[in-house]
Amino acid sequence: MKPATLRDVAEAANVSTTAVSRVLHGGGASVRVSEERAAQIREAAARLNYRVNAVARNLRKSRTNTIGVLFENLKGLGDGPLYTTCLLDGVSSVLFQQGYRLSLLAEIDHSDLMGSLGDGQLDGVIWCKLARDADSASILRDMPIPIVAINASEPNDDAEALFVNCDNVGGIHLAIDHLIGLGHHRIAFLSEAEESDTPDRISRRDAYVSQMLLHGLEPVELECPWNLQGAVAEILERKSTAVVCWTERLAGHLLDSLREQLISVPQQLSVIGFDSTRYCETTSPRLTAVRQPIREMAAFATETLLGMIRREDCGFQSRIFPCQLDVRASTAAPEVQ
Amino acid sequence: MKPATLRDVAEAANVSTTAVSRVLHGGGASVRVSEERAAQIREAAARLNYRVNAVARNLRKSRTNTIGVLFENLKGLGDGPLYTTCLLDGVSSVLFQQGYRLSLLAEIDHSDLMGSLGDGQLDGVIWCKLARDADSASILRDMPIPIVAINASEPNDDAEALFVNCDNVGGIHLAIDHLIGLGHHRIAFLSEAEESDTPDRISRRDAYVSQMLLHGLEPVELECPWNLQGAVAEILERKSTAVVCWTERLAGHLLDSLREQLISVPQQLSVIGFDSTRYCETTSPRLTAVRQPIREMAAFATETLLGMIRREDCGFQSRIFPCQLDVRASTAAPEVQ
DNA sequence: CTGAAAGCGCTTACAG
DNA sequence: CTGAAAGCGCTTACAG
Repeated sequence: MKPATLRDVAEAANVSTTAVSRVLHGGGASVRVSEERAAQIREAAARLNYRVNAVARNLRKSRTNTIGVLFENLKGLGDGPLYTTCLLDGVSSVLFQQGYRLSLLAEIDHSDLMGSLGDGQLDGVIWCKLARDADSASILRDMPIPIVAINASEPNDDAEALFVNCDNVGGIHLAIDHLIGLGHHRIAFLSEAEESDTPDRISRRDAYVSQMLLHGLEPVELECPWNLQGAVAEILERKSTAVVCWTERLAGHLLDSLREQLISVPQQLSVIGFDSTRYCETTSPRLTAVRQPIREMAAFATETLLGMIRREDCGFQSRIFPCQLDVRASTAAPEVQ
Repeated sequence: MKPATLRDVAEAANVSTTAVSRVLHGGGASVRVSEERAAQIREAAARLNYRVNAVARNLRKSRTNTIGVLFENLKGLGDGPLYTTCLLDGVSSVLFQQGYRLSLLAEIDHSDLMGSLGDGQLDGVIWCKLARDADSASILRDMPIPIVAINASEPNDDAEALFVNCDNVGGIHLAIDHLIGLGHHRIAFLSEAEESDTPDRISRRDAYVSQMLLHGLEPVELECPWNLQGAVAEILERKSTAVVCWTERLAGHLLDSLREQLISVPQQLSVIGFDSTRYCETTSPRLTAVRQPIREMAAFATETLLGMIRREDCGFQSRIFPCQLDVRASTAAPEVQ
């Protein structure tokens, strides 16, 4: 049985579709309907079990009240790191409260990104971990809807989109200064080879290198494959006493490996991660980590995006959120050698 | 600058919109277009930077290629439990691969659920933790699109929707039998007062009670508020040697509380959770838990839903997935008193 | 091989 | 206070 349309209601109530639309959906301020007729219309709508067809309305209004969220890497959502989850939480809290829908977008081949994002089904896009290559630059330029990027590459001057980032540089400085304050000198930086293009990874690593050099210390960059055994061996061989991992997830894996090899944390090795979600409370030992305010960043990005959609063109600005250091149990002064 | 429409392309190429639609989107098999004209059309489309408007197409076809996912409780997504995240992972893996979109739906007041789900923007719905009250029953009956429920109340005979559940009863039996096998007799069941209506909680608790009685043991049901201090006190007072928690998240909180009060697990108390995601690997000690195959269940539910949408009416059936017990470090034989 | 035309269900100036 | 009509951008029988 096909759902009733506006026309069905109009016929049942013996009025025009104009009147029905006015009464049921409240648009078209130029139209008046008497209370008597309005009652008839409401009665007919209820009797026919009428429900507006939002697709038709969207087409007519060129508005969908739907925001897309695009991750460069959505696979393995349930695999541990709470970053994605926190971000979704922040986005959805703002979105739902304002009556928008949230469409989760797959990692799509970039060639068709324009087709997927610009097909009229989305009023705006939140784009996470956007890599800044030529493709994405042209997409940002040609996209007919507003885009806000979270934790993308550092924006350049003629930014085509708005950027919401955490202060990767400041965060890494906090981590290194903490370790140096504890007495460490041999501090390594660990990241996955698979993630070498991720903007966050690049800026965190660069910040690590420059901060180490600033302190006159030798940077030791380690890139590991999924299997961490080799990385642990190299850490020991290099006689590092502390490791900064580019994410909390990687730090968690590292803790697992260290435990298997009976290397005690933080006595023999201090470990720091990045993000500091609740995940850090559940590792053993609990993980010292740089905290970025993911939920707040996501909520801010979403508010901004909604403002852009409503054309409140009142000077939206890219913004960098400061990080903090949450000191937990995985860092301590190095053992005296 | 407004995006180019099909009509713009047709005018630019001096052909009908029919021809353009046929060439660019491949529908309308009854129509033929010569290769020469097709080339002109493609050229014009590229030149005008034409992109199909999916909203218009959706209206015309009464299909959106979008699936809604509805959680009874989406708040606190990032708050620890990986259940929601795993489920999204399972749903999205199937959906994206088949070219569907995923719309995340807010917890909405039930009065407007029909309006939100049946507004034409969704081809189908995955409904999680659906409580079986009168409202939801009528919604299931009247909804114009197919629905698959995950971990909802046990389906009754005239099921209006398809149900995909884990075997809560069997899972709880595994947990209790494991504890009894270790020598426990005083086994408590812990759940949150706030969640008393959740279908899973009800069936797990019922299974606990009946299994305890079957073994001639006394069931001890504890309902705690967010603060677990009181629960811990009651566990000790009752001299329980083991606790089955209705979720892994609650078990994780319990472990935290126990650690604060210097009660050692599993020596003084054994703890079991339910779900067994990666979260259980990150608690201290690692959490023994009943595992339900969330990803697989979600993937199955999604495949089924897509089949129903495509009207492959070939006997879809509700299905119950068996659980397993993942024994980790939080359970052991009770200390001799 | 090709196009004119109807229609998906709604909203909104516009005219009475 | 009320309605006829155009149009959002597309697809698809149908007729030539």
